[in-house]
Amino acid sequence: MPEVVTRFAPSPTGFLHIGGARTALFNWLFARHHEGRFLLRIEDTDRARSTDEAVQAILEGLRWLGLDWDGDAISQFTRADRHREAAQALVDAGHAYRCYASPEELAAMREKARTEGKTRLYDGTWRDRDPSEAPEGVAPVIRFKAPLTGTTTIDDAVQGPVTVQNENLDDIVLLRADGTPTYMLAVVVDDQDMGVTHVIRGDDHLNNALRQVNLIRALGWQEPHYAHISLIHGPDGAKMSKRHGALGVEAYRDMGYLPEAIRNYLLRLGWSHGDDEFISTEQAIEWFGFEGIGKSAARFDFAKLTNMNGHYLRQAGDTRLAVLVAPRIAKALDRNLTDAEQARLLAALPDLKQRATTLNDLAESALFYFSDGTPPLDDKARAILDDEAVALLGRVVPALEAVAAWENEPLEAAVRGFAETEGLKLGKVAQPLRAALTGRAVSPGVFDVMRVLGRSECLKRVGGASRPAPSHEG
RNA sequence: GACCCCAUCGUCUAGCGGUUAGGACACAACCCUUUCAAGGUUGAGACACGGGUUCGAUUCCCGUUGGGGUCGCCA
Repeated sequence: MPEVVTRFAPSPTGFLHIGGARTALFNWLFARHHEGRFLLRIEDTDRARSTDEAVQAILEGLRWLGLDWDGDAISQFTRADRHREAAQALVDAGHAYRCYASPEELAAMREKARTEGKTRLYDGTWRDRDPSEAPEGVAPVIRFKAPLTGTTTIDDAVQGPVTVQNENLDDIVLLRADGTPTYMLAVVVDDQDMGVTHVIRGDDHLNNALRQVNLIRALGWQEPHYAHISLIHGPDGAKMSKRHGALGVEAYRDMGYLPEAIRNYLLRLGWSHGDDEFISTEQAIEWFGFEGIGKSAARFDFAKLTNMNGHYLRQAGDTRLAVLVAPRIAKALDRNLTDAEQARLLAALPDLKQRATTLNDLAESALFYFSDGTPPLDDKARAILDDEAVALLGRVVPALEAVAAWENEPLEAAVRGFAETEGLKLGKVAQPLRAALTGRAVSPGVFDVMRVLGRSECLKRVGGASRPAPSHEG
């Protein structure tokens, strides 16, 4: 079996959107599974719309997702000469011809075809016309002579056999009037030259494949295996394209999603392996194949992605998380963390990551660790700290001061003992403590919070909150 | 409009002729519990419709409906 070669071929007109990311993932997985190569080609033949920023955004997006490509990314634009060469060969062989139809004429043809309910829009005017009839001063385009009768079929690895009547196929433009190659020509030539064996791409190219395959046959080349995967739809069921509010992967990164969570979620969107949900990348490489790809389109569900992200967050190492979360905390605090605070963050992470769903979430939930004294109280914390609770805190201070080793067990023993002497359930003491310590009604376990905060900071916060007036500080 | 593709819980999906139609997210209840998560248990929730084929269709075929995609000298 020859080496498997796949490719991801985005056009650099914007960021790497989520659908493109999934296409890239599938190509990457398929190549890695077969120990083949995964190539990257930038389809920048449309100079007006291609930007270098977009190229960079796409490369960064792929790197962030951990989808490494083999060799250098190829610029399609730089291969224009080779494309022209192929077009010329087609003309020489009688498989293509010059078309001098004006834009107005073409518009009229389309109009006519539409009203007649025809699929073929170009009427073939210049198909067999003698070149001597060419009008003066009009630069022609090169069109491909598509078969007029019969059928064209591709055996798609995902969709199965797809057949179209050739009378529905147009004579596609290969070279524009200015001599630049079109996408249709460029993909075919580049895939051939790059040795691409498997073309895995979005469903929106399924119709193109039927045209491209005839081009390939005319050139005498071997057609690749096709696998057209269904598109990702938005929550509303409509196509999730760039122009319909789809987000770039960097947006997901900024929202605090982990690349492994995105990878896993995207993998499960349209591909399955029995009932498996959480699948490591190693496992995915081992299992991935076309058999597992579903035919129907899938809707993007933020809730499930978020749930998965929470899973991977809990799985993630604290050192790594600290690096990812610290900048987000710094942004919220509008200052950088000190070394001591960095250490505090690291110590708090095991408790924090247990209940976060995104990195932003995590950063937000960590904020109270970095105030001097009790942080501003939110509404629920303020409600907890009524007169009775404040008085209670005043009484608990001595019990805390008496704790010898500032660790979970001694702290818990002290607070439980205090609650018992007060004739209260633990919660009646824990909630006010939490409110005073964190300014919130929700946090990691109070004893974990106390341990991480340290003795003096805890006593400062509890002592401060136990004094009558103050409800704000820090 | 023409052409192409698709169709199982709200969502992602398992199923590859015979199942009490399974799992996950979300939802509800309960358990656990110092709050919130996590975890555990339970519950509600689907084969779009109509014809065939077959002893038997969620599964195979056809049609209908619905959804999506493509119709550029964009990619």
